[in-house]
Amino acid sequence: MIVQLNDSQVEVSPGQTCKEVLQEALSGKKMRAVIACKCGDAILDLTAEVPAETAVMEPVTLDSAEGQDILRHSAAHIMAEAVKELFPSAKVTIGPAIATGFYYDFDYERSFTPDDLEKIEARMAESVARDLPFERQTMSAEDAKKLFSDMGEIYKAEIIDDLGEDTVSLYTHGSFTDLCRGPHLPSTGALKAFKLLSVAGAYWRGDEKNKMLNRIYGTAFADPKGLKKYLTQLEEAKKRDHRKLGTQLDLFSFSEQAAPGMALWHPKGALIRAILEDFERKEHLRRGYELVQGPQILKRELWETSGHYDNYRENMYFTEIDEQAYGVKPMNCLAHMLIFKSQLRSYRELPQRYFELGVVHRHEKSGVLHGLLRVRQFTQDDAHILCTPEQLQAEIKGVIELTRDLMGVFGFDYSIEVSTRPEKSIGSEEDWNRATDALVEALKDLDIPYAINEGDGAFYGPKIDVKLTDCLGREWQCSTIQCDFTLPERFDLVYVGEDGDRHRPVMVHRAILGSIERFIGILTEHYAGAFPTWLAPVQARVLTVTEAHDAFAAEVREKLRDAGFRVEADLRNEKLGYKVREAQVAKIPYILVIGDKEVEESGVNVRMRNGKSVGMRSVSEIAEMIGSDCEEPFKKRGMSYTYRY
RNA sequence: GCCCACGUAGCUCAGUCGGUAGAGCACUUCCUUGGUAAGGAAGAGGUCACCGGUUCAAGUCCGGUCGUGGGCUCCA
Repeated sequence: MIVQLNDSQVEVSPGQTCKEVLQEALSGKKMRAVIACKCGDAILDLTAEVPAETAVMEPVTLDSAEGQDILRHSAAHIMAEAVKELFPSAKVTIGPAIATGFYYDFDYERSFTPDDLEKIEARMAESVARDLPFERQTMSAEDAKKLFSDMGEIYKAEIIDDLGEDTVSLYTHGSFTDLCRGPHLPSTGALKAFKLLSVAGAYWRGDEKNKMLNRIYGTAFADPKGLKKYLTQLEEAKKRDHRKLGTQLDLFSFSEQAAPGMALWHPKGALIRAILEDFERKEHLRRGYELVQGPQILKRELWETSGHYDNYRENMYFTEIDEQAYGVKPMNCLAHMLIFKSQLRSYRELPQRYFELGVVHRHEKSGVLHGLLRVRQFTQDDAHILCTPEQLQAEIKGVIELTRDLMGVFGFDYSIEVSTRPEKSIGSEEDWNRATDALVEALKDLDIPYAINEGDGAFYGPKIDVKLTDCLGREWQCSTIQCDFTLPERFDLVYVGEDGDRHRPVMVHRAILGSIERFIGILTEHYAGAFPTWLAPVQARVLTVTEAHDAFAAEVREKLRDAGFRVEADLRNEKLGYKVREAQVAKIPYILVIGDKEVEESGVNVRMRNGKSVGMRSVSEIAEMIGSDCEEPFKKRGMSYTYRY
């Protein structure tokens, strides 16, 4: 048969292996980097025979994405081999490649310790040094099940049952045989750069009803450089950890005496919040939203009507007063609907766009709390749009534009996913189609690329999720735009149409930053604590050389404060170098130094937080400099924003 | 919620074999008036998360509680 391979056609005779075909076609040097082969859609071992119906073949190299997955999956096997040799009673389960490396889950009588990891790693290195080939064999499911059962590998036997296949494949290297679909490296010697990272508990099959297994995480790269880069990036992420910076910069804290998962905002952190919130309010008002505010607790009956009491009770806080049960709101939509319902609405009044920086409480499981990124009390930049079906698309477009503009201000890249109707869902086919079309058409209209997540929508309507990419390349889900067919129904929301009849409005839930708390956590890591000038809690600090300059420093501070900037003065009896260091550690954008020369010339010496010196400037020049620095992120988007206190 | 680890001064951390607790930074006072990332000295600061147990004796060992951290989605 004739097969397309790279740019040429090659003749493949029956029974030939991938390796044989590739070896003929590629130079020796190129061939050394090849670890597997793509035949059509399937990725196969080099030792596999080229399948009969293959039309296209493509070598898979170690440095490709597929190659990396194979490398990591093979690393998981090599790790399992080491674990079985060191801890023979450990039972193996599964060990896949993941985005950042690989893991393998074991059932063992105790958990593995960091010491164990070192031993396992050393054992793996031995296996790599011996360069053992990975050998594939197939056998009937029945035989395989017996084989694994006899070895005491009950999990593998269970997997074979669940697979429901007649034949399964096994991979062996050295003393270790594992049930595995493959493909694998030709031999263990290709694993040049790997490291075991951590141990963790994980449920068998990810289900908390199942047994807790011991998971070992590791990572592997095609070459040591890649591994080193990854480990350096982990270090960098650690340095930027918002919890660490939150303490260092005195932004927020959590108190053991208060409540887990509920932040205490210190003055500087609270100021950042205030600026963000002020910015959002103005931006929403500018785009036709109205500010509303609902109560923090609402009668239980209302949560029964909404369905939250039945479906979400576990995550809600409740209280009782005067024999009336109340639920603390986990979302803001109920009050917004009551506001809509407070009068009979005409189609002329639609759309209604209600915006609220709503404080919500959600009782997240204790184990998932994580700094500001996962909390139990947070503030959503939440809005609900109630509109006619005809208006839906334009409204969605407006929300996407708002999202795009806001994210641009912070310098985030983002990707967008549209989730469509799941199997279990409510609402008519017509509603779903129209809403899904509205989402997709709005994105097309704005020329924004998106992916479709088939069947991943909420049961009550389709949605758009926006994932941010921060400067370390990490992804965060913040914005969400959801159509809802349930709540307008449950709360019997209506408007009077042009025809005089009553109609059901469409409801859109949406949040842009998501949670202010979480967003500040993400921003802190994104900027590594060096907030842009418009967000910096302290924009400038005036430093004196000696106390002879105090009076002029105070004057400069007052002048800049009068101009609306956030400025403080460091008049302490300390050396200039010490004050500069402190200001720089505090990541204050502008450091203003005043000594004899400055007093004499009535100017100020300007130093930026990156250490760059600007030189002598007048106070008005500095005000202008800080001002335009603040406006910079907005200009690009044709927006403007000035926070002055 | 579950598994594992951790919890010592405001912060970062040391504390050996069980014998009544230490450093650096920060803070206060004094000396120093010094030009762009840490000048010097002295002082103050602790119910070793909390509760219970073992012991002549517990920061240290054991149990429990609370809190924090790494995980619990990536499928043989």
